Amino acid sequence: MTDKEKMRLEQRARLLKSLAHPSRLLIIEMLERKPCCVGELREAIGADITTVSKHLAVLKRAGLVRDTKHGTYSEYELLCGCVTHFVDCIEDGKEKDYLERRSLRPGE
Amino acid sequence: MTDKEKMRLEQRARLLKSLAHPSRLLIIEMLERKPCCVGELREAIGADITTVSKHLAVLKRAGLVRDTKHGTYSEYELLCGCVTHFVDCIEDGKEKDYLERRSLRPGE
DNA sequence: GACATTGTTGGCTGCTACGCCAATAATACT
DNA sequence: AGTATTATTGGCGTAGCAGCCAACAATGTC
Repeated sequence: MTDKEKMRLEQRARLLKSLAHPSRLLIIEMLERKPCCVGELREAIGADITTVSKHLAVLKRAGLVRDTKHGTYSEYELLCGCVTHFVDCIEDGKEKDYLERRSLRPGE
Repeated sequence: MTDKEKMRLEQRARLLKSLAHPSRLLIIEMLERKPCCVGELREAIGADITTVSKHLAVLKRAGLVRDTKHGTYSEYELLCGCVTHFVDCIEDGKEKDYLERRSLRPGE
């Protein structure tokens, strides 16, 4: 494996890791509906606001959200529209795709 | 948030976590081409075979792969066809989707 | 200016993940 | 039977992550 390949995989793993937390998934789903400030997200998540702020920092570092200041508020908005949809696809597809691919190899 | 909602998010997070490692992503990509035994994967990854075996156990627990014994070999195959595609979309989409959604709100 | 509101950052603790080694299991080969 | 091959499991040390508290920064309100 080349260094470039390795870096590509590491980059992808970082992206997925940034999504791989229940609170961050909830944040993403809420931001898919509309931009939110930290307090709104905190309320939905039910954790300390510092924790939520750090989750948002993770998503920001991954390039998935961005924030804009409005007075004392920070409004966060999503930069990627296809996150939830594709997790749906993986979940739905696990069995279905397997069966489809089996049916393409009737010799087995 | 209901308990059911919470469990759904935790389940999704577990799924994403199982993908969020460079070696496991490489495994997925190799299995998208063809089923492989542990030794083949080990060679591509360049880690100890016990490490690879444990990565495969993670993917198996997540329901993404399954194994079949052939003599002393374990052949692993993918149970989900849309994994890599999913990450492609997120990576490609981060900027594009953002611009598209901006263009739908010309009032800003 | 003093105080309240909203967020962020640093620090600490506890938990989990990762990677290797050693040991074991299961099968193939002679 | 004895040895080799392939893979899995348990254990250990290390590293990174999550969550809370305390402290701080920035803005708005009186």
